Amino acid sequence: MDLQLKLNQQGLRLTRPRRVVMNILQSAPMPLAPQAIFKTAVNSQEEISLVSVYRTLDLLEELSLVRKVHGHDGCHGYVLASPGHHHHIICQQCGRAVEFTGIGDLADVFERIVAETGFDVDDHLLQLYGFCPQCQKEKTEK
Amino acid sequence: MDLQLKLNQQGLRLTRPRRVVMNILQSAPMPLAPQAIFKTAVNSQEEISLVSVYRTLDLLEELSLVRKVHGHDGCHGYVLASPGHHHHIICQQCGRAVEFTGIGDLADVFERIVAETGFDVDDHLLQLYGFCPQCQKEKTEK
DNA sequence: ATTCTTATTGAAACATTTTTTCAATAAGGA
DNA sequence: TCCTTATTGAAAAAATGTTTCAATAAGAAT
Ligand SMILES: [Mn+2]
Ligand SMILES: [Mn+2]
Ligand SMILES: [Zn+2]
Ligand SMILES: [Zn+2]
Repeated sequence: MDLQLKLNQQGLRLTRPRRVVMNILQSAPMPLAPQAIFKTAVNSQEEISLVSVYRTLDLLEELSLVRKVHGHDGCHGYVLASPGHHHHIICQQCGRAVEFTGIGDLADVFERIVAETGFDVDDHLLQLYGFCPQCQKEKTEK
Repeated sequence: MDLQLKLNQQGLRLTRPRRVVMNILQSAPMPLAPQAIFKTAVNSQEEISLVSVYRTLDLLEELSLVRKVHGHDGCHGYVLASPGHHHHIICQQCGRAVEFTGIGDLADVFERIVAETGFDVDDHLLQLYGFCPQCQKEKTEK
């Protein structure tokens, strides 16, 4: 659906900062932290304030248009998220993040955990870490 | 193994700050952020500086004695970790974190992802979110 | 017990990240 | 074009994390 529409339907407005953040995330293959998004904007002469980056990210996350990705270390960045439930596999070399979906297989696993812990499972976070095809190639070339 | 021994074997020393942090984590059922650990220490008259909390957490993580846990929101805390590979299931109500292990089942899933993405998978992060038995009970009682 | 080496601490200054406030602005329905 | 109000940005404040370095204390050696 159109972003403009999606926002307007909820009484929200499509503003320059929101467009800027969306554009930056769209052309970024890797998760970007708020600060990184801000610097990218400044570098490309896009007017935006850091405060707006934070606010916009909160909003876009609320709308499920972006998703938070946890680095191996703990700091997190944001990536564009296609609709629906999915996970990310992240390159430890270049940072590239690729979506993957469709793990019905996990349902069984969750069943077992529920049985074992008595928890009522609601949601989950699954991220894989490794090396993307390009970075693998570069490694062997050395 | 004994903490004292484990440290000394590597030329490291068992100090008061390290004992304090370990004790706090041992009696905490939920992940604690550095600041929370610091405040807990201060509240119980334990002398320690915030800097030492950070340094100690880095060290304990290095030694695989504690583990970083990602909150649903993005901020992370630390929990005591038993040796070996495992994951956490976290209560969205009270924060309690419980370990679980033994997901050989995931191996198949990973195989598929590797095939699909061309990534070389190295490591992964899996956390479940839900409600612990106690918090479920409290919910139905209302 | 005492001494000695040096790993470790804590205070302080610094750096970075995030949040709050509020008057000025501009998005978009009327 | 006008009007309402959602949204912005500047600025200040708050919160979080890091660096530095002289003083301290852990623990091995004597
Ligand atoms: Mn999933
Ligand atoms: Mn695992
Ligand atoms: Zn890569
Ligand atoms: Zn709970």
